[in-house]
Amino acid sequence: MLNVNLIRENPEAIKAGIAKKNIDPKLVDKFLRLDVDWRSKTEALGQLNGEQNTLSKELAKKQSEDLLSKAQLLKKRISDITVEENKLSVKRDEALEKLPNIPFEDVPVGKDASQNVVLREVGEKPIFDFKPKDHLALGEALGIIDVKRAAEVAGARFNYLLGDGAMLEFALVQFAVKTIAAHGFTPVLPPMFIKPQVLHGMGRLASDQKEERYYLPKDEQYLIGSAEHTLGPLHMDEVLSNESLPKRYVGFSSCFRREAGSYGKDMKGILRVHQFDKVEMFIFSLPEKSDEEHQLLLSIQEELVKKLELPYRVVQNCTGDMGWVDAKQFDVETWLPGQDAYRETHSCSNTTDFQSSGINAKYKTAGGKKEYLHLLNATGIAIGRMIIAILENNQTKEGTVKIPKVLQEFMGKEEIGARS
RNA sequence: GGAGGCGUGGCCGAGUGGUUGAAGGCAGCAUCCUGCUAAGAUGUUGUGGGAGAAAUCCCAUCGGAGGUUCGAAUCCUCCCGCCUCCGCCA
Repeated sequence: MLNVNLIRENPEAIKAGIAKKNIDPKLVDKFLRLDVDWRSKTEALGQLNGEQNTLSKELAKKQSEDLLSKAQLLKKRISDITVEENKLSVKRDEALEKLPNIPFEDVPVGKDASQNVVLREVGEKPIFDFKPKDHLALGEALGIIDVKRAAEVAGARFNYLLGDGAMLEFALVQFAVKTIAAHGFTPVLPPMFIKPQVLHGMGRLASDQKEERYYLPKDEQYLIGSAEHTLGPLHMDEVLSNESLPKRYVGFSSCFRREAGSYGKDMKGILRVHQFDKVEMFIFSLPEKSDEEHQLLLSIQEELVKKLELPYRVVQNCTGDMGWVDAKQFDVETWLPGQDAYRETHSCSNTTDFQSSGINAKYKTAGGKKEYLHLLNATGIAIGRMIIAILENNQTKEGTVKIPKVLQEFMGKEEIGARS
């Protein structure tokens, strides 16, 4: 959630911030109006409660018909105002939920992804002396990806990984977790179910994100869309000691996404699916260090892709293409020859105090005050997309696929599909 | 899925309707005292919100949400979490 005090103190800055994210700044005024109304009710309630407390204390000393009837009347008034206060409180919360995190000053302003800023391109795009195949053609030919049977079993946008396809996933997970853990990240296997209240606190049910989540009504639980969703709440309602910061975690989980609104988009292969596995980095940081930690996350992402010997580029997302909870975001886009394009394989976000306020994760300042931490999340390896990149970039004329050197020790071979 | 128990401040732990925001202990902080990596005495110490320049005052808060009552940590309902036993299960 956005910091309410900040909105009250400097509404113009908030308006300017959300406008950059293509959100109507009038929503700020709407919130402030409700906030004023709500506060007046809260204050009135406080006063009436005080009167009631006084009356109760007198009644405790001696019973009196007069006082009793007075207290009963007061009780009725309090319950009436409480009803009003509750209604306003709900409306106020709804209004607050319509406000996304505001971007940092240094984030490039833009409408949509077309205005993202390319920071650098790294690595050589492969040049083929034959017509390269896309990952699905390769995967099917090698017998390591099967989307047809998956569709019959589970529906569209699911896949089987078989044989070396499955082995490739295990190799990528081990490589990624090992590499990331070396930077001081604690490996975590988090829950893949989450309570609505907690997911809400992470800001992941706000706006149209709700449509993206799988919900299990019988159990009143959501399936996570990323390990991020349950890594953040690892320190819910906690005040972390400064010596323990930054806390860095590397999680592994399946991710479940409805892909609502993307019907017909990226239908081929396994680029956009309802279920995939991902290694995810997550950091709890002091506010003044979060920019530094953000750069660390980005550098680790680049380290991973470089070690996999894949061509990629780094883009800084413009304000209009940033996530709801993000104050600053980078994407790593890996070159996919099958699409003849760079496609997003990694995302790297500083959410400042937007999520930490929702899950109440704090630290103590030098002055002893408790303040919200900054939370950061970043893709380690999105397995499916990285498999696509490896297949398409490393394919040979013979239809085999060379395994990146760093994965060979985990695969026990150098090539997929080679005749032995 | 069935049966039962429990959930109080940083920790331990009293408290079954009325000056209880909460005894007592530990820990923390401050002062005093004592010459020997320690002990003692006294005071002080939760969180959130609101008013105020401040001292201070008011409200809320005893897992969470409701309910009963003039009044609830204490009674009732639902939920969450932990523990024990049975069943099932990787």
